[in-house]
This record gives sequence, C-alpha cells and structure tokens, in this order.
Amino acid sequence: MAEFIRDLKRTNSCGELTAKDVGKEVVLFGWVHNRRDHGGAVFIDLRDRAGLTQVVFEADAGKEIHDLSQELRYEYCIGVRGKVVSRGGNVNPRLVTGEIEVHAAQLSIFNRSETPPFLIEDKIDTAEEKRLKYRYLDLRRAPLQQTLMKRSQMNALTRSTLNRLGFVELETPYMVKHTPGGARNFLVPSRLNPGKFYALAESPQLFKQLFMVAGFDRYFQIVKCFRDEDLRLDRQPEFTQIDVEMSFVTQDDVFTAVEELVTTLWQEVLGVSIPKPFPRMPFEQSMRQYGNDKPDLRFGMKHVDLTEILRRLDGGGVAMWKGVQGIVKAVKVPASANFSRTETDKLEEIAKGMGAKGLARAKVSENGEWTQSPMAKSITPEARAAINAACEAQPGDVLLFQFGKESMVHTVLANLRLFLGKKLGLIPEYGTRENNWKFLWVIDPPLFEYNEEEKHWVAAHHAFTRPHDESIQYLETDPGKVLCYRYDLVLNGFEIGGGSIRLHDPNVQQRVFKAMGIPEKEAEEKFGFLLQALRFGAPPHGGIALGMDRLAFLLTGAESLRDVIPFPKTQKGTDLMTDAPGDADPRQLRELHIASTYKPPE
RNA sequence: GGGGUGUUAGUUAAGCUGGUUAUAACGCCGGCCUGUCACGCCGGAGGCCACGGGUUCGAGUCCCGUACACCCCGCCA
Repeated sequence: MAEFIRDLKRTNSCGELTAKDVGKEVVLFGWVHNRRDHGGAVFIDLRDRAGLTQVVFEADAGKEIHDLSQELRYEYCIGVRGKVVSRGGNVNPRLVTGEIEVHAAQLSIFNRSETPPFLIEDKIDTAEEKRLKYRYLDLRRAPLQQTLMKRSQMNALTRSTLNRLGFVELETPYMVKHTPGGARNFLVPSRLNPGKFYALAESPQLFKQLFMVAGFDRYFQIVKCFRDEDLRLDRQPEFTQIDVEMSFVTQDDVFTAVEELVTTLWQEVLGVSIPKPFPRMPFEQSMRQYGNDKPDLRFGMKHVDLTEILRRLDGGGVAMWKGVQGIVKAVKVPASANFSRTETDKLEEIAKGMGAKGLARAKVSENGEWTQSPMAKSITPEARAAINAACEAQPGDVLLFQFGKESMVHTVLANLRLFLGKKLGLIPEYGTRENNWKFLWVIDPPLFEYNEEEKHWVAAHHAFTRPHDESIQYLETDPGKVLCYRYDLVLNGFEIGGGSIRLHDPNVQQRVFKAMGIPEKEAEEKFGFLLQALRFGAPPHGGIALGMDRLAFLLTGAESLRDVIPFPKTQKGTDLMTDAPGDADPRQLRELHIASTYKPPE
C-alpha cells in the first residue's frame, strides 16, 4: 500500500471540499478536532488552517482501519485517503464542507498527542497564562490563525501599495548607538568592545532621515522596534512599525500617502471603504474636548471646560472652586443612564484610581437646580445657570466635575468618558459597518512642553520637528506658544501612527536647541551625525510611523495586542513559553566583562 | 514606583456568617453504541485549595506578606 507523504500527496485542504467534489478520491492531512465514536462508525472532524472536514470510518471499510480509527484522540496528527461522499440529508450548515464527508479507505497516525491542557476551540475561556505557556497550541485555534493570516495579507498589501506609490524598501540596523531622550533602550553588550554597548533601536527615526539626505526620496520599511517601557493592552516591548519617510513634501502629501495605504488595507482585507481625506483636529481641541490626544470619536460626551466661567464668577460660591489652580471641567451623564448609587460610587472610585481626590457631582432637576450634590447649597444661581448652559444640561442629567492640575483633570475625565461610553453602550460592537471606523488626524501640537521637575522646556516629541513658520517668532519669547508640523493618526481612541515634517534648517535648529537649554556642544555630542548630515544639502523631508500591531489589532477586532502577535510577552515582559528572560551563563558574562549587581530580596 | 481584579481537579467555575469525606461541567481512562456533528448511555480515576507566615480547638474560607497573570496611573520623544 502506498505510504503517506512519500507516495500519497495531500490533494486538498480541510476547508474546500463541497458537493461538486463528490466522487473524488482525496488525501487530507490534519489534526483530529473532534471525534464521535458510534461503535460501528467513527466520525472525525479533521482540521487544518483552512477549516474542518468530516471523515467517516465505517466498520465495512475493514477491521484494521476501523480499529485504528477508534484509537484517535484530540489533536492526533493524521493522514486520510478516501472518497468524497454526499451527506444527503445530513448536511451540516455550519461548515463550508458541510455538504460532504470523506469515507476513509486508509488512515495513518503521524503522531499521537498527549491530552492537551485545553481544547482547541474557537471560543475559549482558558486563562491567558495557560494559553501563553502553550502558545503553539493556542495558535492552532482558528481565530488566531485567521488573525495572523490577515496580518500576513496586510504585510503584502503594504508592500504592494507603497511600491505602487514609488516607495523603496530599505533596511536599517537594529543594533545602534544609544540615543538620549525618548523611550528606554534595551542594551546589548559588545564583546569585541569591552565596556561598550549597543542599543536596540526604538525606531529607525534617525536612519530614515539619512535615507532622505542620501536621496532615496521615498522610503518605507516594515520593521521591528524595541522599547524598554511598561506594557499595556496596546503596548509590547518589541513591536512592528510601517516606517515611512518622504522628501520634498508637505504634511498634506504625507497624509495622502498614508490615507491611500490605510484605506487600501481596510478595503482589501475587510471590504470596508473609508472616505478620504480623513478629518483633522487641532491638538488643542482634542485636549479641550476629550482630555487626550487620541480621542475616540465613535461617541460624544465631550468635556466641558468651565475654567473661564468660574474664574469670572470667582468660584460661583463654591469654596473649592474659588481661586482654583489649574482647570475645572465637567462631563455630562445623560438622564437616560439612570445610574444607581452604587454605579455613581464606582465612577468616583475610577476617578480616584486616576489620581483624583474625589468626584463632585450634581443632578440637574426640572427647574435647573442641583440635587444630590455637595455644591447644591453654596453654588450661586448665576454660576449654576452658566454651568447648566455650558453643559447643555437637561433635567435628570448628572454633571461630573473635576478640578485642579490640568494633566490630572484630563486623565481623570478622559478615562471616565471612555468608561461611560462603554457602560452606556455608545461604542458599537466590532463589525464592518463603516461608522465603526473613526480615523482622525490630530495636528498642530505645541513643539515644547514644560518639564516641571527640571524647570525647562523639552521637546514634546523630538527636537527635529519643524515649527510652523508663523510660530518661529515665539521661539525665544514664548516657547509654549510654538506649534509644529507634528501629527498623529488616531483610530477609535488608539494612536495608530505619528510623525512630523522634519526641521532641516540649521539656523532654526540652533534656536530650538537653545530654547530647550541644550548647548551647541551637547547637541553635537548627542546628535552629531544627523546634524552633520543635514549640513550636506539635506532635502526638506518628513514622514510617519504606523503601528502595524495596533492596525492589525483594530482591523481584526482582536481583544488585545497579544492576539495579533504570534509570540507576545506578558505584562512583565516575560515569555511564559520559553521562560525568557533567563539567567546568563557566568562564562558568557565574563566574556562581556559584565557582572550583575542585583541582589535578590531576602 | 502606585491602584484595582484574580489564583480551588488537566480546563472553566461553585464552595455563604470558619465546622465531618472540597462540588459541578467539560476533558481523561474503561465499557456499550452505524448517522453523529456540544453525539448518547453506564462505570471510574483525578486536589500541596498559588506560596509563606499568623489568628483559632478547628482555615479553601479571616488577617499579613510574597509570587504570578490581567486592567489602569506614572512611563511610552
């Protein structure tokens, strides 16, 4: 008899046979997804990455094969030769291959399987810890396979689209010199240069600018980046960017290219057409109305800034609002929410978790008066009317207030807004309805932000961003007023990309360093090669980096970034499958001239 | 660095104000079954209740600490 793999080649996947294939003899390879043993007939759902096909082993196929089929268990890897037969009236409408089944004439068990720690099912509620430990089994599950296959498609489309637009794919080093500022680098010791270290590149930022100096004009790369920062649902220590840089362009030219790429991805992978151009919002408006620079525009509930009103009315009779340092803002919970006491207490708990001291609230009654509020008695009618009007409050609405340091107020209310949006069901379920995809460019942020601890202005993003021409005059007199050509692409509350038009004018560059209190000499030490390169006829240029993992995460509706990365890290940056990071061999450390000063706690 | 949630068979969970032998479902093992597709029926095995202290006559349950996982703040130009 012919042997599998050597003589009998796979003829079909497990996801493609239908009624039109009835009568064919086929060879299928795959894993036992399920078995239903009826004694005289054994039914097997055979699985590969394309789908499931039912295979039947009947008693009259021969004792040997029938006996062997009764040994089959979950996740055995097998090969089957048999005939495609119509299921007649027993069609399974939930399977693509549900019209047919394969009546096995030959069976080979390639490999038996230990009892798997969890069943390979589409819907799984096993702890993620277990799934990560047995990642290769988790990756057998159809949803993860489909997600990763979509990601593969995204990679291919990115290359074809950017090639079509005239971009050149070029590579940059991962092992680079540490650059100051920005994310923490992972360090790599150099054996050949004792005491010296490489850094793993947090991004190809400086190198891609050098491609522009070199004249490549349009560069892109799908590239891994490394950042030694704390993890989040949407942050991994190693992640992938679609990195883009263009010469002789304005901000609008960059937007046009990115919109072409992103809409192509959504069109080809999801069949969703996203209107172009994407809307734009000034950074200032985003902070004012949403409290962060990545607003989720799928629902309203904008913040209302009451700072000016209360300054004019001297606190409006409320002691804690009188002469307040910072800002005062409110969010309105509509009357329809009809929150219980427990639910509003929960809101306060969330606010406190974000650094708030408390969460003052007021319920608006029919005549506009406030109830269930510590301010109800002290607030002046004039201030109350002004606040009600600013919030467009209707009877039954509940106003939530937050005051104090701007960053804290924004963090608290931005997170409350998101919580309320979810709680009130204002965010549509993942699907392909087009109104689910709220792309947005956040533009014109300030070039500098003031560092309270170090008492000087620092680059809000990086020191090579081009200021608006009409802003340059404030570089010396009022640095906080300088806006720049920096932009973030936001989708449904996630930052999926960011970039800028670069500063290629050495004179303005000098003034920027000066505003940040960086002496020329220090700038040369830190960024010497780039500054030097810019002096050799560097073209005006700009670019962007898109987070490929986040794009895939949002496009596929995954629950976490970990679901779009084959082998992700846990929140502490460990790999539960390989147990990385691990101890280093003492001999290896000696070669590197490295000793650890770490002492485990007693 | 900080806040929150969780940790009980292989897996997912229940286990109340502390009290005999810690339950269930799925999975696993054995048996029966020729039309199942969440197959069914009969029987069986399986536990350092995360770890370490403490309170108590008695702790899965109460207290303290630690570890791990997840979510968030800080951090991420």
